[in-house]
Amino acid sequence: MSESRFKKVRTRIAPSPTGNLHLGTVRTALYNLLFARYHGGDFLFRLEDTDKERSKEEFTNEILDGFKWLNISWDDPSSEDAPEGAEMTGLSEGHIVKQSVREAIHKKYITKLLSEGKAYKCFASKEELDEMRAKQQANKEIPRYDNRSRNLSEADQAKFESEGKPFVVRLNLGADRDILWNDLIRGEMSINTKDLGGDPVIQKSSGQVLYNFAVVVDDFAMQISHIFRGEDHLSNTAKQIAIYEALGFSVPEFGHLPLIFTKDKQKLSKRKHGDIASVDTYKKQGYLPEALVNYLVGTSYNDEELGELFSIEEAADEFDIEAVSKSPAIYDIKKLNWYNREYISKLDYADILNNCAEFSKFSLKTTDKYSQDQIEAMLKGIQDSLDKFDEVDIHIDYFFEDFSVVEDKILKTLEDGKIIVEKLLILIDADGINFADPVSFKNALNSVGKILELNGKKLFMPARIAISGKTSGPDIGLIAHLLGEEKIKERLKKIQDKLTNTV
RNA sequence: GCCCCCAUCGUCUAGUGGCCUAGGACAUUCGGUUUUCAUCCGAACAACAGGGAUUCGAAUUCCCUUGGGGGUACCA
Repeated sequence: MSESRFKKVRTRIAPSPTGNLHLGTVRTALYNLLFARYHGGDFLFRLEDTDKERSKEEFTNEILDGFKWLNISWDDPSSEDAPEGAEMTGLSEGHIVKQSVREAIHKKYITKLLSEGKAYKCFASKEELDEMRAKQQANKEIPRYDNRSRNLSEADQAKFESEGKPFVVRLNLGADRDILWNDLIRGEMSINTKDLGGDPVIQKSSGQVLYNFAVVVDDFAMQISHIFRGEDHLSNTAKQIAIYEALGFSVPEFGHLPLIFTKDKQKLSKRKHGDIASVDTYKKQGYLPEALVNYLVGTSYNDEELGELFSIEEAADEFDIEAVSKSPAIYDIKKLNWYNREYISKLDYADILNNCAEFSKFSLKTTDKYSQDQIEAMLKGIQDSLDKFDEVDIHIDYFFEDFSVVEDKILKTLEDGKIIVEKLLILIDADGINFADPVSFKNALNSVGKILELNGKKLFMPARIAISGKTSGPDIGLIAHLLGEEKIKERLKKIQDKLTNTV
């Protein structure tokens, strides 16, 4: 990396509490975190809550909860070697910088730019600007602010001010020029100021400063050295560099990450794609945070040493921001599910129990239907077939509830195996099966198979369906062992009755 | 419209001029294990968008075309 004007690597994530925690935000946070950790620097958190209309406390909480769940934490932003003018206020509990608390500081810099002539007041009304744009479009020109107030006469300015006419503050971009930066992910970048849509507003008529301005002032105060964000910020970066320069601040390094798309090749967004963009959805469905993190990082970052499965810590040891892909990643829930299954299969039993209990309606930890040893055998039996924990009950419901077979296909299998059910019942009545032994039922089934000259699927599938109602599950001996003699007998009889009545 | 970005299997990607008849993972299909299913294991399928240029040699460099995306606010 090039020699930095910053004493320490500092990155940040700066979400705004105007919606749920978005997968893209998490991925951006992750790359910033990884970069900071790799370079032994800090990773900070700032809440961009200046839009009072749209910011909501519930979103703040959801975002914070989400990061906590994902095990993503940030460092203390206070610093002893802050440059002059880098006032650091807006700190709240948990090392969070709240942008809204920093209004006075933002204003101070507006005043500074105004007094230095690097920014100016624009009194043009909304109607006036709409008219201007309409005219431009009619003339087939590119609609943009024409910098009409850049050189307002002192007399006019004084007049408007005395009238109390509302105004916005705009940054004077000066003569057209290329704004250049060396993007850490994309290489040399160049955007001309003439394509920025005219001198940008930095303070609204309400007195509120705008995003692009607040970001620069706050990133300076937080001494952010590297900014990694989505490529949808590309033109913001050009504006922000102009603001950095006007303010006389050192410009940080930038890197623009590819976006996450859905199959329709559109930016993954809550509006278009609903809940799949929200972290909370995954939490509620029983995904493991480690799996989600691994998937998200892996979408645009690969490393041969790391392989497919890695933790944040492992990735931080190797992380190379320049290896991040430039092209968008298409969101693939099947791959996420694979990651989740991998992580689930590696879990200790205590974690399996906790997660299953959280998502199951069968009170797994307190049930009196089964001992905890039996619950353990049951859950270990299905551990490898879970994609996510909210599926737990469809794998274990037959241990707790009776079922009725209605599907034609399954019914057919059962009819073909009617004789097996009968023989099994006879064996049970003759005390030929020891249910305390997990292999006894299986052995009995085998002996039935020998008598009937049946084996494989023809033998096992009807038996499996008759006692569990399902075509898949753990070892059939284990199922019978857990269910016990009474229940097995009851279910076999019920099936037998049903088959007798329908045939 | 204008500006900017991107372009290898269906998907995520490896690949920075010869090691590429392009490697891995997910998905899919087919086998094997499991006397069943799931799991697991093995295999197969499958891509350098198109056209020029540079070069002894191009997936890799350059240009054009095409396609896709992002931005273009007194939102963040």
